[in-house]
Amino acid sequence: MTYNFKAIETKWQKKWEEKKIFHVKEGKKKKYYVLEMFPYPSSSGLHMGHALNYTIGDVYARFKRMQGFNVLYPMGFDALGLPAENAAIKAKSHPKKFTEIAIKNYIRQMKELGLSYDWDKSVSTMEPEYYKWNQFFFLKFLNKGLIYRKKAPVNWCSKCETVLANEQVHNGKCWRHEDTDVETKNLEQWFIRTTKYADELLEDVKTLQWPERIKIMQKNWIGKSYGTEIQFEINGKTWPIFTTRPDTIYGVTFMVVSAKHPNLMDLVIEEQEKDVKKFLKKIETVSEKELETLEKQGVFTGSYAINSLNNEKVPIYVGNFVLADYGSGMVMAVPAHDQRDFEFAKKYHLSIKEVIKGGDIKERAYEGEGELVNSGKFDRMNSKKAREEITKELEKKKLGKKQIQYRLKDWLVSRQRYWGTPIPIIYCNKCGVVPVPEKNLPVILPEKVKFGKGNPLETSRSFISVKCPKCKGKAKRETDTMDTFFDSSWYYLRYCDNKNKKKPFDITKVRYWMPVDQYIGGAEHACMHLIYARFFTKALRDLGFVAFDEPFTRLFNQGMLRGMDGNKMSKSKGNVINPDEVSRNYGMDTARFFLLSLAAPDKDRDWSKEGIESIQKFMIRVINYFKNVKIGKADAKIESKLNKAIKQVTEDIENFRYNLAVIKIRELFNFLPDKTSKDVLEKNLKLLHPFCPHITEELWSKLGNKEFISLEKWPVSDEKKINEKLEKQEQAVEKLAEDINNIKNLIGGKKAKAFIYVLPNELRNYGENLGLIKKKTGLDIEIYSVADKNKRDPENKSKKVKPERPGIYLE
RNA sequence: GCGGGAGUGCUGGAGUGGUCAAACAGGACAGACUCAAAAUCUGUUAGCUUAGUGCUUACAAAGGUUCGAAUCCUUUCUCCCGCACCA
Repeated sequence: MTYNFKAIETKWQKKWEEKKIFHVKEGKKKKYYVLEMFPYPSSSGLHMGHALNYTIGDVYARFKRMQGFNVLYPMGFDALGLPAENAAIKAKSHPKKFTEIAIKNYIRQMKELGLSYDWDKSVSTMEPEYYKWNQFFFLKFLNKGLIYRKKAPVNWCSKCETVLANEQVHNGKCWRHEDTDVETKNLEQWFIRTTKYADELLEDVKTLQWPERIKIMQKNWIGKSYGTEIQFEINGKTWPIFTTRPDTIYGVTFMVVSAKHPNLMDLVIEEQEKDVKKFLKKIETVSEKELETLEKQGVFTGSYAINSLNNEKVPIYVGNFVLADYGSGMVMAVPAHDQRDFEFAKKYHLSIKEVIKGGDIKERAYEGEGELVNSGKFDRMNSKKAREEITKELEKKKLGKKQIQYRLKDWLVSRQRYWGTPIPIIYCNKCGVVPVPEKNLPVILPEKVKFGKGNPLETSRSFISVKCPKCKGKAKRETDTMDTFFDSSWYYLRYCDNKNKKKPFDITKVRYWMPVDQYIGGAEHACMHLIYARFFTKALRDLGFVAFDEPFTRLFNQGMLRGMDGNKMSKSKGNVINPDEVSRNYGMDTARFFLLSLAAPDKDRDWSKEGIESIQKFMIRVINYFKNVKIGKADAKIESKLNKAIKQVTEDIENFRYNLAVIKIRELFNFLPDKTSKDVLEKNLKLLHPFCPHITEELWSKLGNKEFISLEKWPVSDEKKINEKLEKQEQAVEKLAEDINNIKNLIGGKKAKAFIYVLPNELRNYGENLGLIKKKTGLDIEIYSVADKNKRDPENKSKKVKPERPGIYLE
């Protein structure tokens, strides 16, 4: 017999909504903030992978709620962004309309998943009430010097038709277009000074309870290195370079400047101009693939640099392997002690000068430590010490200083696209760059624009032409919009006070709810959203908006759900599992329980038909059991098992070992007797509830309860009731059944009856479990005490009897 | 290249020093029920072996530590992920 799961689910979803049972307010109770990364609402709706992600959070939220915490568990939408704009253009629709429909669909689907969100706290970034505060923060940052405008070589994706942040370039490709090389353009753009917090971002990583790999990814991304800045004299001017190995300065035999250095041409003398330009053209056409194995190449610029310590004159080359935006875009080359420089020197027959003893530099550079040679007064000094001493010497001569370099770059936030928050800036011919006054916020994104080539905002005249707030003269609005990562950098704060019209959020509300205790989301955000949000928190702290250092105390990365074929779900592969269908066929509780039983929440897993069907059978068994169970007294055995399970399940959920919790819950159900106490039944339901919220509500009410199980207290294990002796006795019985089966199989042939001989003191335990042994062996069982004179024992098996090892005779 | 993680039986996947031939689930096979099937229940699922609780081989491979290792250490191999010429 099957059940109409869908009907049960709809019934309880309605009741939850009507009674607003997941609605929370600030209070005296201890809070707990569970948060999943809010989705970008795509028109294709949710697939089962999302369901997995949100279910992981929902189980946790429900668990914490039952444990008595005041749980904030909100959901919202990262509604602005390029994909919506592109999709809308393709569908000849408007991004706003497009996104609104998608959001509606998302909400419907999320409700059907049984997620216990407080929908009153929802946030959508496309609402002017939200993005107004983006603009507000933009101005605050600008005021504080955290935002600035500069012309710089920036990443440009020709498909997106916009610039990209450094974090959005992966392997030289656009993060959204794996087939599109990112070009470098020199443009004037808005930047956020994330580097100001580089050190704090790096230091505080240590304090976070995050997956180790994410922490390492962030550390690498920030990339702190200690070194020395050294001034070289070139054509009468000084040029700084950064090195981590000042101890090798006497080994400098040439310099290499990045081919993308903005002032490169200052170094190129007339006779070399042709060669250099030819070279630049050549490396421009190099594809990304070739770059991976690319040989180091370069051309002489014609200029020389003077090594400030030994006054040696060394040639300057343009090279394809030097980054323009790290350090100063130029490096001192020490071929004897740097492999890259070594390769370059070999290729162009430049001299190689050993300055550190310890390696053989014929075949490759020696990058280790050792004693200095050929280094003037620093000879015989150890390289580690020489780093200090040479830096001191340079400082004394005002030719250099200690420096820390970060790999992290400032965050480029302007985008030349429509579907984003307008940057609240006005350009006036007379007054220059003028911020929009706070009282004029929000700068509303106009709806009537033409999509096609370039930035659609350029086509809205009413948007562009404004009066200068300062001189009231004719002025022009900024048409760039903000990177949507700006939106997602503080949405978790807005959830705490989402309806505030006067402020982005109330500080006391935020103080109560924040920081997020448990954040859940994908690892792909390690170096994007998770860095930006951390930066934002720190910046807001220094502006007095919040009073903590880190937004997300604990982070959990969920695994991926693959299709039945073991491949990533994708439309083209046709292996996408649709939640609406699953809900109809199996019920959402079944799907939730199934998804979580497959593997630990942080591991990938495959969808399987057999799997979900077997879980459905289990669900039906649970329902049937509750229908038929008789209420009475609970025996010590089930009490023992129950309390052990409570203990384990609680720990398993707490530590995100849902798969193990599921196993223990299933095992416990298998042990439930036909008659037991209401208390045992209720506690069983509570253990199951976070996973299967609808069915447990239904069964809970069938047991005669008027309140919601969703708001009940999580059971606490009574460890006194855990009885190991009973467990042992049970094991002995199982062992006996196993032995009987073993013998049965060995001798073959049909047997109908088993005679069992046990020690007198064990008679009771085995005797009480005769039924079980019968069931497991399929034989009739007769049991005797060895002391029993009337027992039937033709082969005298009772002689073999030992403690916990009864004698067995089959016939 | 660097960094991180992982390799367990037909499959997924527990298990981090003895209680381990290794939970649980799926699959397969067998039995019970049934006219039959499905569902349900029970058993078997490394090999050998005796009317049972025994032995052997096993947790990527090879070594090592230990009275004792899937579990600790070393080396190698394979796979996944991240960064990738950061000076």
